[in-house]
Amino acid sequence: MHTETDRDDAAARLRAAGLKVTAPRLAVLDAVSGHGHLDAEAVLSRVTVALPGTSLQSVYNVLGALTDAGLLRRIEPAESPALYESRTGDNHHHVVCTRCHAVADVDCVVGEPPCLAPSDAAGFAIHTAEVTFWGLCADCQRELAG
Amino acid sequence: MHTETDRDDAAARLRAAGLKVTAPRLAVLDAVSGHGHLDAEAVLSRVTVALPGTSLQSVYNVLGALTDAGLLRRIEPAESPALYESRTGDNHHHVVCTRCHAVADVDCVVGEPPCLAPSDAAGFAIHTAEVTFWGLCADCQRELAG
DNA sequence: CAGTTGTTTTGAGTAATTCAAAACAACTCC
DNA sequence: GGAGTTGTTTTGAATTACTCAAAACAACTG
Repeated sequence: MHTETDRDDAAARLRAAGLKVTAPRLAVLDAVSGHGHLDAEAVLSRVTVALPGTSLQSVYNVLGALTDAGLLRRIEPAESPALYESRTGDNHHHVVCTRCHAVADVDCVVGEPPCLAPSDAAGFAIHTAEVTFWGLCADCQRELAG
Repeated sequence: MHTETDRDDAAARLRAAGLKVTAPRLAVLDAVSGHGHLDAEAVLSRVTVALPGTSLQSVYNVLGALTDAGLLRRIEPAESPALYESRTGDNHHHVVCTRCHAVADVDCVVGEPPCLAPSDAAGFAIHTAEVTFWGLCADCQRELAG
C-alpha cells in the first residue's frame, strides 16, 4: 500500500527539515499519512506493526519533532488528547463530534487562509485563525434517531 | 467592589438554574465575574480570600456545575488548562498569545452567532463554531522588540 | 425544625504528557 | 568504510490537570 518512492519522499522531507532519517520517524510519518486524526496511542499501535518495540515516549518525541518541522500538524480539541494529521500548510479547519469525538476536516470557510481577521484584536499581532466546529457526526445522528 | 445586590443577583441566577445557593458557588461566581479568563487554580486563589479553606476539588465541582448551567463558559485552548469566563451566551471568540498564553476576547467576527457555516461538513450536524486566533500579545511584542 | 437531597470535603486514582540520563544509531569526515 | 560527533531513542520516573468515590455536611422542603 506504500511504495519505495513514498519512503524515499519521506526521507527527503525529513532531511530537508534538518532531521535525521530514522526508522521510528519513517514509521510515524507513514502511520499518520492519510489516516485522519490520530492520537499518540493510535500512532503507537500503527507504528508497532511495522516497527515492534517502539516506545510510546519515542512516538511523543517523533510527533513533537515532526510537528515542529511542519511535517505534521497537531490539533487539540477540548476533551480530546492531542491529534496529529499529515495535511499541513493549508490551514484547513475541523469538525468535532460532541458525542463520540470523531474529527473530520473542513475546508477553509472564507476564501484563502488565514480565513478570518478580527476587527479588534486587543493589541495582539495575529498570525493564525483556528476554527473548530462542533456538532453530531453522521453515525451519532443515526444512533440517536434509531 | 461588589454590592449586596450583586450577591442577590448571583443567588437568583443559581436558583433559576436549579442549583442550591452555597457559599463556594457565590464565591466562585464572584471570583470569575469580570476577571477575564481564569483556570481552576486561579479561581481557587481568588476564592480563598473570601472563603478560606475551600478545596480545589470544590472549585472543580462548582466550575463544572456552573458551566453546565450556562452561568460560566469554559474554553480549552491548546497548551493551557481549562479557562473559565463569565461572559456567556454571546458566542464571542478568543485570541491567545503564543508566547505567554494570555487570552483576550474577540467579538464575533462575521455578524451574528454562530458566525460561520462550513460549506461541506462531512455529514455533521453543526451547532457551534469556535474561533481561536493565535498571535503575540502587546506585552510580548514589546519584550521581543525591546 | 426534622428529613431529604444535593454539595463539599477528603483522599486516592488516572490520563496524557514531560523530564532526565544513559544507551544507541545516523551522518560527517577522513 | 570506520571512528567520532551529534542527535535520537529508550528506560524510568515525575508532573499537571483533572476525575472518581465515599463520608461529612449544609441548603431547601414541608
